[in-house]
Amino acid sequence: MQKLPGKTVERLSEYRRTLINCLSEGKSFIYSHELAHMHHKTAVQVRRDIMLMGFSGLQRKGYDVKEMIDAISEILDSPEGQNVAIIGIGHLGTAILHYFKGKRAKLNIQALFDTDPQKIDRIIDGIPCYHPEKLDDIVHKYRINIGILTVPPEKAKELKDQLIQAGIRGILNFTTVPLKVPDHVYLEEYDMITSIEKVAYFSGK
Amino acid sequence: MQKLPGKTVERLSEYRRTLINCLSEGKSFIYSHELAHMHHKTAVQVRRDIMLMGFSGLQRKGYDVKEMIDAISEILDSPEGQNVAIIGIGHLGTAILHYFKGKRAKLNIQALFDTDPQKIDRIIDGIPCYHPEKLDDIVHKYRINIGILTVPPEKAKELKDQLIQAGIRGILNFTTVPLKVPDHVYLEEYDMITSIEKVAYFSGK
DNA sequence: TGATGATTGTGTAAAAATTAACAATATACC
DNA sequence: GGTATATTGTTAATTTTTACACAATCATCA
Ligand SMILES: NC(=O)c1ccc[n+]([C@@H]2O[C@H](COP(=O)([O-])OP(=O)(O)OC[C@H]3O[C@@H](n4cnc5c(N)ncnc54)[C@H](O)[C@@H]3O)[C@@H](O)[C@H]2O)c1
Ligand SMILES: NC(=O)c1ccc[n+]([C@@H]2O[C@H](COP(=O)([O-])OP(=O)(O)OC[C@H]3O[C@@H](n4cnc5c(N)ncnc54)[C@H](O)[C@@H]3O)[C@@H](O)[C@H]2O)c1
Repeated sequence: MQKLPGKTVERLSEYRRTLINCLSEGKSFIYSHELAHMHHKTAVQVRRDIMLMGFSGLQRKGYDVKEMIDAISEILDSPEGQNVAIIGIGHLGTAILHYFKGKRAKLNIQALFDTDPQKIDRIIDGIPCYHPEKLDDIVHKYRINIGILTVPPEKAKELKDQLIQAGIRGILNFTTVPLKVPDHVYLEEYDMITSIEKVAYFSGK
Repeated sequence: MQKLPGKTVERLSEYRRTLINCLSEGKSFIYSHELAHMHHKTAVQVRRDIMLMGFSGLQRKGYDVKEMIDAISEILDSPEGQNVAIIGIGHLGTAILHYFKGKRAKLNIQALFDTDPQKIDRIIDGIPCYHPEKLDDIVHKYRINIGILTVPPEKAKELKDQLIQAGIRGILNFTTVPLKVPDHVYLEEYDMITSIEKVAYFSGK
């Protein structure tokens, strides 16, 4: 299928997150306006997203929560799953590892990398940690195609290059430095300072 | 001045981040296309953002880096500064604290809150940590107007309510649950899983 | 069983964001 | 000093995103 707009993909991910909660609370149907309300969106927005992904609901009953989760998963999850590595297991890397572990069946954190001797060749939170010199080997061995970068900023470029060299397909960059990647690699960057400054700007009078 | 579009604010924050680096590397002028390239944006986009904030450069010389940093700061920083609290000093809260400390002169982390007896009434990374029952007091005492929420998801709503009760103006929510806030409070939410799923989606074939 | 009303699905309109196009202009070079 | 050229600033066009409007549909209940 044709790729969906990035914005829609983001929202589908968010919807799924709440839908999973709904399901665990025993809610089996949901209206577009309910879901919209939970996400500060409009009902039309939600329905349009659902339409774009080719799913449909029942008039007057809303959307079957379980089915919709499956439909979103059909879109977001690749059937054979994807393998992920975290590079840099400091404060942030640990937070991500801890948070992520076991949350998404189709996204498996397979390896961690760090230069700290305390961490190398240890199992952290159930996942093995290696020295970055083994990056190429491990990426191939475990068919890792996504890398999460949480190393110190001055190391970011170097590790990014290693990841791409090893054949990675997507990078999520949390370091402070914007990176350049070739066209065939997908890059997403996030910086908390931007979020905080945005909050500061809009919450100021 | 009229508020700028959120997207522009985000980009200005990002530009400033790189401009500060440029300055420290001794670069005193920068062209729109250089800045654009560093941020995966177009030169027009950069120039438009600059125009929107009412700054201007020199033809054939580009933008004075120092002046532009000041111009962005004029927009993003409130002159008297803003005070920030982090609620929940676990893995993520610590990562943020550590990362943020001293990075922005006009955004001061004034207080931390946690229920862990190991942390209460200790100084962590230079900032005092309190029990959340003191939230109202401390928020008033230090004129805190921004809260960063990194508590366990099931505590998020409760702490959000306390923050708003105490008169906070903006919230940055990192917990997994979307929150509802009244109109006079600005809310920004971020979830890494969405970012990772987006990377996974667009890096899949 | 038929009317009622709430909800979905979607064509169309509106708004927002981005990009193209280009005049204005300052610098460098001859 | 004049000319060529690279760059800014900005209007207009385009694209993308969101919202409106409403027909189609189907549970519910009289
Ligand atoms: N984007 C954000 O929102 C955000 C928030 C916090 C931190 N950060 C950034 O994330 C990065 C990590 O932050 P942190 O607080 O976890 O820092 P940290 O110092 O706690 O962690 C960095 C880790 O990387 C490891 N490391 C160093 N060199 C390495 C190498 N060559 N290969 C592999 N691992 C290496 C270190 O041993 C350490 O464990 C920094 O760049 C920081 O600026 C970003
Ligand atoms: N949005 C993201 O990208 C992202 C990433 C990682 C984690 N998270 C979320 O962030 C939150 C924190 O994650 P973490 O890994 O740091 O978890 P954590 O368990 O390490 O930290 C939570 C902290 O909150 C404290 N706490 C518990 N109850 C509290 C209360 N009532 N008041 C104040 N503090 C309280 C705990 O003592 C602990 O220190 C979780 O909700 C997690 O799901 C979000």
